[in-house]
Amino acid sequence: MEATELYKCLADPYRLRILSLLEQGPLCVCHLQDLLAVPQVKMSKQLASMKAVGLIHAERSGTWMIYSLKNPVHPLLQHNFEYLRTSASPEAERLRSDSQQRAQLLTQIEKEQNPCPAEIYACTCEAK
Amino acid sequence: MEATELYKCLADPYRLRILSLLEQGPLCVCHLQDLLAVPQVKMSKQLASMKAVGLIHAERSGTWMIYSLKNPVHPLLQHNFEYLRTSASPEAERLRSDSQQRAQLLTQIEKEQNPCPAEIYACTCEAK
DNA sequence: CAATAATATACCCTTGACAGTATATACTAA
DNA sequence: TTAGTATATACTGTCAAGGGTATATTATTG
Repeated sequence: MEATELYKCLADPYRLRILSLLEQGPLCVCHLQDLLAVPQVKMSKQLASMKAVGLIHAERSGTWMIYSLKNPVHPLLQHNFEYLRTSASPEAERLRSDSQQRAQLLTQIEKEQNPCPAEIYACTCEAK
Repeated sequence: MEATELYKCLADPYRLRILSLLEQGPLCVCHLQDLLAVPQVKMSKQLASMKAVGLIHAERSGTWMIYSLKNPVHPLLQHNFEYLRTSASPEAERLRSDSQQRAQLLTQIEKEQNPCPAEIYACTCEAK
């Protein structure tokens, strides 16, 4: 995968946020929708485009599609998130806030015993 | 300057090459044209777009416009070039080859006593 | 001032990205 | 099989990016 393709993905705020979330672990489409507050179509299309360039990977589990960064994670991507995590820019702030919301969501899923991706995430995380 | 704006600049192969060249020192438009083998209009427009987002800086010297990275250089930009320099991708190869051609051009300018940007580069480099 | 060099801009056109609506697909459960 | 949930795709329209041609601008030189 070419660097310019990767940069194209990073060049959109939503894709940047999606990638940042996925770097912390797999997520299903519906949770990504919730976290970023975007309509389903939009999320699905953004994911499809990043899958098309081989940046992310989709795995079906029942009716859910679990997305994750493709292994091995592109070093340039990791490199950039390493920087963004330490950055004080508003965008970096937003990534951190996304990250917190993700954490909340995951604990909430555990509590509710929601059969949705609770186990799925667990299992995928093991695999990782 | 927002990160996504920077990524948009990096997302075009020509802009990536321009930025990579400018990171090594200022260049005038005509030399950038030669190095990347693009028509004048195209170069001028790409430079204008990057100047518009505050990534680069232009300074007139006679009929020449000398472009350079805006100081201080955006850390995210430096961060990315640090990586690209060590990368084995075809794009990174091209950046290295550009860099070599730039070096050749500069020594050639010195030899020819070409009044063009020989002195200008020298002077700009001192200032830096 | 006229001519020329280096660069920028205006204009037009084509293409691609993205949004929105509707519909299709894949799967599950009753 | 029918209904429902989660996700993907088809279709359409809009808009911005980018290329090309021509022309304008800015500065130099004679």
